[in-house]
Amino acid sequence: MNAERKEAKRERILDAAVVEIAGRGYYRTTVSDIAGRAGVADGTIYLYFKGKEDILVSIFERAMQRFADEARWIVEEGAGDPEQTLRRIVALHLTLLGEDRDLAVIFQVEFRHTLHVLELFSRSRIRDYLALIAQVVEDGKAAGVFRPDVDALFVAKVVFGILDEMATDWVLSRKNIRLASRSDSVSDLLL
Amino acid sequence: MNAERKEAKRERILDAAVVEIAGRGYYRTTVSDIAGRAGVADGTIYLYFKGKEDILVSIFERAMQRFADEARWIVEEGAGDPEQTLRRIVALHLTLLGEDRDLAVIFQVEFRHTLHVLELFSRSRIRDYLALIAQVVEDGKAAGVFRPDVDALFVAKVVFGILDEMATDWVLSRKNIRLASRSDSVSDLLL
DNA sequence: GAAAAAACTGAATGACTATTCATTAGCGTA
DNA sequence: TACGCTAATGAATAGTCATTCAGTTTTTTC
Repeated sequence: MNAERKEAKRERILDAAVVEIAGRGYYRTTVSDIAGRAGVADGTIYLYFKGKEDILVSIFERAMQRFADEARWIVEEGAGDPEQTLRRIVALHLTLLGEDRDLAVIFQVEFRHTLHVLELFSRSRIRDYLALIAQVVEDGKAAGVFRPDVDALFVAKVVFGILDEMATDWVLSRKNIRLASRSDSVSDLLL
Repeated sequence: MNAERKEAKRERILDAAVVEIAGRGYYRTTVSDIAGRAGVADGTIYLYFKGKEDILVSIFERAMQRFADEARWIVEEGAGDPEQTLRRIVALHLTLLGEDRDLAVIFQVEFRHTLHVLELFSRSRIRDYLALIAQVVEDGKAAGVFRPDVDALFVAKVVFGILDEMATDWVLSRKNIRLASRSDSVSDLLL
């Protein structure tokens, strides 16, 4: 089986896992549930992942990869206009989560929980993200867009906290508002 | 056994559960773990709680009760000075969580997860809390402390999001900063 | 197209743990 | 002190589920 097909099956298993775990939570989801939805036998899972926990880690990794790539691109591209950059990061954050409710559920609810297990690992990824936002704030201070007396990392945490609460609120409410529609309100409030 | 002693034992079990669950997470904590720490036999747990899940619900209920009582008192007492009231709610939120790290862990991490199970139930408690904050913001708008064009509930969510992220950050960092020390920074930023 | 290798299968295994319940201990009362 | 009642115990139960692996199917190689 060539690498391409193998990768495709791995993706299928991850996609199935996202749906199942979002629906029932990590601990209530069995490996059989995931295998069933992915259309493979239970044992096959173990040809692609070390174990159940590795599936969760892989979901995080895959999503974070996409997330980080886009964010970094925005920051690089937007050099010179910190306000616009921050607006675009806010929009990105809410759009990416708003596009896939299942993934959003896992991010807002499941990972929180399993941080117990993943702790250092996943928090460090989030720290990178926070540092990225802080960087933009620093640039903004230099450019005179933000007050010079604020602590950039503190502001980054505030920004992240707001985005995170918006996302959690969206995930837990039944409403069908588009999450990204909150984007401008958040940005306006911040700036 | 009189009602008083009975209540005391129930409390002891809850206290033990808070420590254990904060340490290993809900699903990794066995009923035996909790019983062991509380100094009772496994079976005794079931004389005080319907089952494992009921313990978690009870932790939430007990904490939320204390929380809500104090917050409502602040709001009632602080009528006429919305800014001060908001500052005190911010301080209360961070102080109560900052005083008991184990409880904070459960609130910031475990409940998120188990919201899957408790969903409507616990979210409604949080909605009450949000409504309380929104109320203060409304008063503030009337009193001219806040801009009249903001949506009070939206602001309440923002406030909650910031507090929540501060708490999560505190819980997950090893640092021994006192959580409540962030209180003024948050208030200043908000006001 | 046959042999070898790689993927896949799913029933069996083994470990774990929430809950139950027959038994014991404790305590107030007469 | 003996009786009855409540509380507590912890070993046994019953069920769940991650993981393994002997056997089967599919793919690749020559």
